[in-house]
Amino acid sequence: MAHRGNHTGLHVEIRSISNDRSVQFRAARVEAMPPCLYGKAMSIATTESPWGSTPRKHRSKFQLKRDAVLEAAAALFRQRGYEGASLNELADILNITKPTIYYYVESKDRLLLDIKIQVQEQILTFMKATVAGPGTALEKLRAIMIRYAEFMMSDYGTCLSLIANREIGEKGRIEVETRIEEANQILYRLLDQGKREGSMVVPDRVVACHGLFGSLNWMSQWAKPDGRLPPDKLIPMHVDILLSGVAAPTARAPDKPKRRRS
Amino acid sequence: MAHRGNHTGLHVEIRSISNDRSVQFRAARVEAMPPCLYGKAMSIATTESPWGSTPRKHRSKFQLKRDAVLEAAAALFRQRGYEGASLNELADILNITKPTIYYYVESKDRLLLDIKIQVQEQILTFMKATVAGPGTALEKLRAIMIRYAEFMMSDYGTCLSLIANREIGEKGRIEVETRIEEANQILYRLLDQGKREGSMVVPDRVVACHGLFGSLNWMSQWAKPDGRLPPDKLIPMHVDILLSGVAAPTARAPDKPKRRRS
DNA sequence: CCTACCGATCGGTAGG
DNA sequence: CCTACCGATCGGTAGG
Repeated sequence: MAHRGNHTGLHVEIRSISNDRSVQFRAARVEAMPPCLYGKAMSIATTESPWGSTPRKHRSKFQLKRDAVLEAAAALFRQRGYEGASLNELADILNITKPTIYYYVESKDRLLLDIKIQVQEQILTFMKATVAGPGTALEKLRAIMIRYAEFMMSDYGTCLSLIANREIGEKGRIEVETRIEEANQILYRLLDQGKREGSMVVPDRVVACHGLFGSLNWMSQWAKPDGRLPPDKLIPMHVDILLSGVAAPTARAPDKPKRRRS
Repeated sequence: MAHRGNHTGLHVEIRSISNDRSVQFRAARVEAMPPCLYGKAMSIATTESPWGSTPRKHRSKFQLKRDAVLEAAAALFRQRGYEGASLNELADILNITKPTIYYYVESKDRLLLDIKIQVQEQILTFMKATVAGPGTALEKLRAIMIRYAEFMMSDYGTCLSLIANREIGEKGRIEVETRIEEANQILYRLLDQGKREGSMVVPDRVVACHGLFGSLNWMSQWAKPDGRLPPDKLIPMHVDILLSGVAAPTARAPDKPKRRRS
């Protein structure tokens, strides 16, 4: 059984789809006017096609629309919560009807799951790249936390902490929790390394990991992108408070090990 | 408009009602056999009664049962989430029917709200007493965080962070957020005092406050009372990691102000 | 034989 | 404190 506490997030790049999601689907509706031809092309595209470039273009159109569904869903989940968000409202936002959503996603549960997995994959990629790169363990941890916090202020990232994994189905929960466990292992190794290097003081890596990233998971509850502090000031400040604490150095220096070389 | 992020929790003392909540209501059911009389007595009890000691006994019985409803509801909310918990299931747990719940609470929203407010009041009381007592600001903050974390591992405390305040009604949300704001002001003053004393380093009191207590709010997502570390070991460890950070002292000492006397 | 949908409605269940 | 229900709306799916 994987850990329940998660500290896995994923940044979502600003999509080129435009903020007015309805445009996407209004266009689609017009294109669908000649159903047979349009339909034919799509069919070829979604299966392996021996023909030239046109099918690929159509396939990407499906992907673009699917992405628009995920994006709008993430924003709605953030606003209303998972249970509070209805597929009818999501459909309204997208200027389509509810059954159309089911053309792009298999269920509401899966919709959330797809969002979560996408974010998790992105953060995992960043974590692996960062760990493999240069710097002390502390510097790497800081970079990961900052990136993680950035995710947590996006609609996609919010979905990670918005809904307990228990609320997704059994199969999907495992998919999510496997990635959480993978991320945790990376972070545990990083904390161990920091301890060996002397760049960190870690009494317990599990508690430290959950303590630090738990605070980042909670960020979406209070940090607004348009708040008093802009995200690029708020995030490093928040991360550094977590890394350094608020206790004055003198208050704890005596009983702290300076460094231990391996 | 009050802050959305909250760091307000409340400890719930172990109630004497016993863990087998059904006992409470099985007894009640027998008493209810003559519905009119029982109902009448209850009715008298809940309003101001000019009579002797009997009504008081009834009143306390009503309160005990009401408390049992809140307690079972808190546990169920923790297990299923607010939306995921149905009042029928709650009734089954208590060996009563759904309408009976409405005898003790006015609505599902209000049920959650009553739990939240009760916890908030308890933590606020503790915070005020601690602030008024002896010790440095850092010591006081630590005591508050530990007590707060204890709450966060209880069923009642979990309800504070389980559901966004948006999901309660407008009127109730204000009741909750007013207390959050009150708690925040106490914490801000404590952080300011720590800064003046030199016992703390606080670049921004709002970020520090949310950062520290956000991590405690998240605790209920991963810390289990029966986990690897018992709560009395886990909680101080977690709090100290937040207060002192994980960065080795040498890594940040240079640019840190030692103390500033007022 | 496919796609991209639509209008209408399914069985269940929520809070009250 | 129960039986018997209500208005509404949920996620999901039918045929065309």
